[in-house]
Amino acid sequence: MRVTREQAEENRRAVVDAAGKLFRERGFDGVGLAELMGSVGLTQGGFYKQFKSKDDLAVEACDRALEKGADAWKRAAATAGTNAYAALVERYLTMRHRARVGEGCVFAALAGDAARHGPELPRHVEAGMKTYVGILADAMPDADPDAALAAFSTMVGALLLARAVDDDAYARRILDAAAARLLGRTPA
Amino acid sequence: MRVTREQAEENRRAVVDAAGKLFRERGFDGVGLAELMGSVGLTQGGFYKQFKSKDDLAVEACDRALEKGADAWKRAAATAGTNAYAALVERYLTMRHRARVGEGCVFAALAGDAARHGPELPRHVEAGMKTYVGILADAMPDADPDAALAAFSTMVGALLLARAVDDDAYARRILDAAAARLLGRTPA
DNA sequence: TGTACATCAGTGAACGCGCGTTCACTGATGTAC
DNA sequence: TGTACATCAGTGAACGCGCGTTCACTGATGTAC
Repeated sequence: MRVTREQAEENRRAVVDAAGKLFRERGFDGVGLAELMGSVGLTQGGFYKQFKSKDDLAVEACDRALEKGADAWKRAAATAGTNAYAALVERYLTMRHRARVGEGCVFAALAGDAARHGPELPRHVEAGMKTYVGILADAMPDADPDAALAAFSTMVGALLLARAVDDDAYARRILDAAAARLLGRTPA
Repeated sequence: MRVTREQAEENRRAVVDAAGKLFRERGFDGVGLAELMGSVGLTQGGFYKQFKSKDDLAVEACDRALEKGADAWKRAAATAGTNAYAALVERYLTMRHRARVGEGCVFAALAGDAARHGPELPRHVEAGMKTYVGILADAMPDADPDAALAAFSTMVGALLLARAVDDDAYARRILDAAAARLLGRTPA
């Protein structure tokens, strides 16, 4: 049942993308290889023809998700022009982002898991984080890197906490309070 | 091998405390019941004489850890007097807190896990969070609840990110940037 | 271009392992008299 | 207070299960001539 090189590459990409989504939604330990491979129409045995181990995939899936997220940030910033900072903050601190864990911020979804794994994943997370903070700093009025670092912490913390509470109204309050603080506005 | 009621209660408390520490360090899925019970000198079979299930213990361990943490915050705030806000922020955003996951903030350690479990855990996390944010609001100059919410998001996010990166120097920068922002200071 | 053969992506069953949970049993504690 | 018995916290082996990983096999693809 050999497939073409192009098909094999596409399959591999599909697995990495599915892993990025499922790992964010349920954590590394919350997704089995059989389910993961099944979600892209393959069987679990084939996994090791493409990846060295599940940990290996975790790193690659994180990298890919970080890259895609960074591209989206860059696009959003470019589109918003001089309002880039507000656009990034407002886009991030929404109930929609809270609900879409699998397609959302890698840091809010996987930073906790990453901290518990070996040093490799944190190295990749760190590299990704510098990219995000750089984009945010460029979008900020005074472009202060440390201010961007603090703002990013606020965004990630607010999203993490909004997802960890049960009440939607309280979750919204967390997101709004963070946005108000970051944008210097009084929440409605 | 029956033990006294007092001994049984003490054993139960020891299990809950050990779970609070181990769950924070390695996540709910990262700790087995055999290891957990063994860490307090018992065998795994006895677990179900005290708890309905592992999920049940997760809730109880979170509650206990949240309670203990809130007490520590109250004490720290009371001791610091008029500098309570700065004391809480500075105490939280340290490399020591980054290293001591098992004894540290429940939100930074377990919010991600909590969000993935059923609705019960998030309800308890939410209640705990309101306590923490209340303490923080009381300690703040203007005592604005939403400002406290945003400040708390910054603290939790910064600690989470500091733990998810590999480089100690960068971790320190994250913590310092957050502290500078929250306390209106320029970092060193 | 056509043929013969090597390659290898994917299959599906199997592996050992550790997990959460159950259970028959133990024996000191707690209780009834 | 002393004795007889019920209780039940804790033991340790066992349960089924799903996990990550391995492997013999398949058969279409890729390659050599």
